[in-house]
Amino acid sequence: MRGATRAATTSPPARSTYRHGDLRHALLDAGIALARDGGPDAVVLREATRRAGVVPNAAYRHFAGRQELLLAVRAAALSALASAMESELAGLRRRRSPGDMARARLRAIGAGYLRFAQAEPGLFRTAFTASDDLPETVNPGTAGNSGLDPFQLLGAALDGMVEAGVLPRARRQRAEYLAWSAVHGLAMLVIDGPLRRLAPAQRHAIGERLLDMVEKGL
Amino acid sequence: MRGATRAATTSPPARSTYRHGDLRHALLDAGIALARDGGPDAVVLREATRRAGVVPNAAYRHFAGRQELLLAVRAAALSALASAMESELAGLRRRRSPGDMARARLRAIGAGYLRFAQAEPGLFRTAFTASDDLPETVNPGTAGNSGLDPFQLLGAALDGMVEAGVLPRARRQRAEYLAWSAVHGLAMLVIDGPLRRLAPAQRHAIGERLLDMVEKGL
DNA sequence: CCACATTGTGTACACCGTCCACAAGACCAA
DNA sequence: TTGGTCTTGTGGACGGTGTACACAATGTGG
Repeated sequence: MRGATRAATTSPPARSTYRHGDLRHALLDAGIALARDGGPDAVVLREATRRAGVVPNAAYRHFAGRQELLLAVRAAALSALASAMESELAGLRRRRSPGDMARARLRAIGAGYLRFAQAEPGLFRTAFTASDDLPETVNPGTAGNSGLDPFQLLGAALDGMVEAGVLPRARRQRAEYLAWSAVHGLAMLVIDGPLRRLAPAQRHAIGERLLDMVEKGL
Repeated sequence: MRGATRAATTSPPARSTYRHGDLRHALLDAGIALARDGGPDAVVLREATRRAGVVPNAAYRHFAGRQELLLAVRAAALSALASAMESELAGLRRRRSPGDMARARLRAIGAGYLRFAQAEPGLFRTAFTASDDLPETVNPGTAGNSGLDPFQLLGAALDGMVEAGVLPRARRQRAEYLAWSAVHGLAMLVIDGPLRRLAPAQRHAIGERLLDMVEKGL
């Protein structure tokens, strides 16, 4: 959640010192702000340096190039998504049985995902942008407060369902991919697909229906 | 299916006449070729004109700008996707009952979608690229041979299931969004998500499992 | 045959990512 | 304190992009 909530320091501080002090951080924050409204394509190196009150080339002291800045922004976006999931989990009230609780946790993961996609579409698209040649290793800095990244949070919820006995162990393997597919696909439809202009209430309804499908079909 | 199969005329024909003859078409084909290997970001106006053997500004006689060229490419990609679905449907062998047949049709739609995403990832990503301010109206030229675009093909399959009595009419409404979500999400995971390096066999297996989930959970 | 509409050309601008040489300050040893 | 070296920001440049404007070459209808 580090960068995503930190507002873009809108004023280029017009520093007096030659050194900036924390340029890398400033560039990252600017990049996040750019991604927030405009998605991955909007995170432009020169604009980030402009906002940091620095000449374009200064960025190269802290990032190998635009791609690396984008990667850092991406990590921050994933981290923010993880936090959104965690906060949804935290807001969960207790259920009667452990099985119900485990199921509710899975739904909370999905709901947090959908909520984040709608609240921060720019960051969401940045988090899942398909850079043609991206290192697939999960970079550090993508986790939330719990130390788990979004995928791991989903996995943990599924593990909980197995433990509670509401998901047969035989169906556990790779189940995160099935659940993730459904929720991610709906998120795409909602933020810039045909479901874009659905009323919030209807949007929520179809989200719930999708989670029903996952729960029933997993 | 018009443009997607037409190979990029790799040789800039070095025309002798002042007029090109069919520049709009040539630009579109070049754009499709660019999208095929490189995705939406790779469809670059100047490069398209270069391949057409023409000066950059000539493009503006046929497209309002890069965005409009991209839109045309997108339509061609959607059309190719529709064709992939149709060919999957065509390859279907008859089933015992109308219910089984209707279910098999839905699966074929999904399988065609996944197959296309893997065979033509560049076009696939172009088809579903999130251009920040895209007119959401479904443009013409997105259909396959049947005259239906991908979404309509899916809708038709679901209608068939209702008719055959294997999908309760009460669950029909908006069901395409649920099914589409799941399949689209998996496609994303497969073409540039964590499932990228899965062996083809395993890829197919998880695809089938996802379709199971949809069928069961719808 | 000639005016006119269409379509491709030439030139220009602003913006982008990135490379190179250089300057300004920090920092450490003598 | 002095001086050297490392780090970090600056200045200038190059090739790439999209796009606007004026102009030239060609087709076309009267």
